[in-house]
Amino acid sequence: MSFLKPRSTETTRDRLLTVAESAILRKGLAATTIEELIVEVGITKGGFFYHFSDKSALIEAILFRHLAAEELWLDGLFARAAEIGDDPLTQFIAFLRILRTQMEELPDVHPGCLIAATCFQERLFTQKVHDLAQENLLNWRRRFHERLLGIAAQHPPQQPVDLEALADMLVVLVDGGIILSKTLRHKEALPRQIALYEVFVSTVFRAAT
Amino acid sequence: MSFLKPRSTETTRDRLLTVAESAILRKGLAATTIEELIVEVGITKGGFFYHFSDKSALIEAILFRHLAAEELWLDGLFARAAEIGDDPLTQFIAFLRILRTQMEELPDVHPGCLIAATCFQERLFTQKVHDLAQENLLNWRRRFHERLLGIAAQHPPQQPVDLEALADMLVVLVDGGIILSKTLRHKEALPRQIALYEVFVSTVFRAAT
DNA sequence: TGGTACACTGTACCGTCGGTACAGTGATCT
DNA sequence: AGATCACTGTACCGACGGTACAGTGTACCA
Repeated sequence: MSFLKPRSTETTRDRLLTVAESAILRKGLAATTIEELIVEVGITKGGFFYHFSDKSALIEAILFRHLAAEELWLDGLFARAAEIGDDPLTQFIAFLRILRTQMEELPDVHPGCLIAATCFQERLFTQKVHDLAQENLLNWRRRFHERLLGIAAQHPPQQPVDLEALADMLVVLVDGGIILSKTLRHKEALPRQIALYEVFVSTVFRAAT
Repeated sequence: MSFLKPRSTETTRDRLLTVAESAILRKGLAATTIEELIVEVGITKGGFFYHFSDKSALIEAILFRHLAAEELWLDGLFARAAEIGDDPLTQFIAFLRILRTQMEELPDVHPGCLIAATCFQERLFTQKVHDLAQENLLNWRRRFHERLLGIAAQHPPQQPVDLEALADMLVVLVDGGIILSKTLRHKEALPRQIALYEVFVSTVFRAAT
């Protein structure tokens, strides 16, 4: 049961996950070989397959760990936004501003999105991987949708807008923005899309002055 | 110079491109083997490498042909939208409606986007492929940006909005929407994002009533 | 002190796939 | 008649994912 109580020092398994995650984001899955991972971590091939039955199991574990970390990160952003005030719209806009600032402060183009990467490599992954990706997107949808419903209760929308689609729109803009950023090699592309989303959400819920 | 004047019948090269494009969109590049392509087209391995020096050259050719076709398709949509009226905003909204309708009428989830797929497989492709992808996105940006500038000249924006970012937003929503659609296996996700873009563009340029 | 489980090492091997090399061949064009 | 095109067919190579399995040092436990 050692996997339930990992050592205080980072385990070999965790180091594998870390090294693999950054390599896959940087170069893609197919271009990331098991050989290079074990060299970097300093183990042998046998050691790798002791931890993961195959490459798919590695992806599963990376995705699983990533989703948990992302959850905590989102919680943190919302907590910081909650300090701004009580109004749900103000909080949500503050959240978007923090999110945008974080994207702006990235040293380079956003490294990429595991979800998006898996979605264009269908047959390379197990069903489990696709299920994790789907669960992740539904989680974002649910969280943002709830918040938008809370906002709408206090600020009736100026236009008839599908709030579930509006919730999806943020994750869509982030994923699409990453593609744009990476392809154009222009890191501002992503935060600019988040800025537009701020404007859109504001105009939907803010009464015209 | 035979590649400049292809036969009236579809050449083997074209059939390879067609078969490969659909396979890559369906399963991803890494999961698409040269072996299965030549079996489907009915040639031998030697025949494949007669046409393409390697897998990267195949991708380049697919992308090149795809971009030309997409250009024509976009022109067609704009031409149909131009029949609606003279006002640039009306035309643009009409264009978006046609685009959304086409996405709604797809028999299944959108098959995917070659640009997005290449962007998450950096090291697998030549610089040429990435350049083609970049050129494609810049082309969309330019075309939409021009139109938005034309709209803004007649309909001063209600909010201060970066029109270049707003131009990017459409392609971002389409790419992101494809990811969402594919991952959730829900074909409505993509047209719903285009519908939101229609609302956003309308509210930006349409004077509040 | 002995035993046991864990986390590997080391070696050997297999199948698939991308890619190379190159000689030959039938059809078509000039 | 000769040349070029669009392949075929065969043989081969290296990289990579993956298998199999015996051995080994270390930590913990009774």
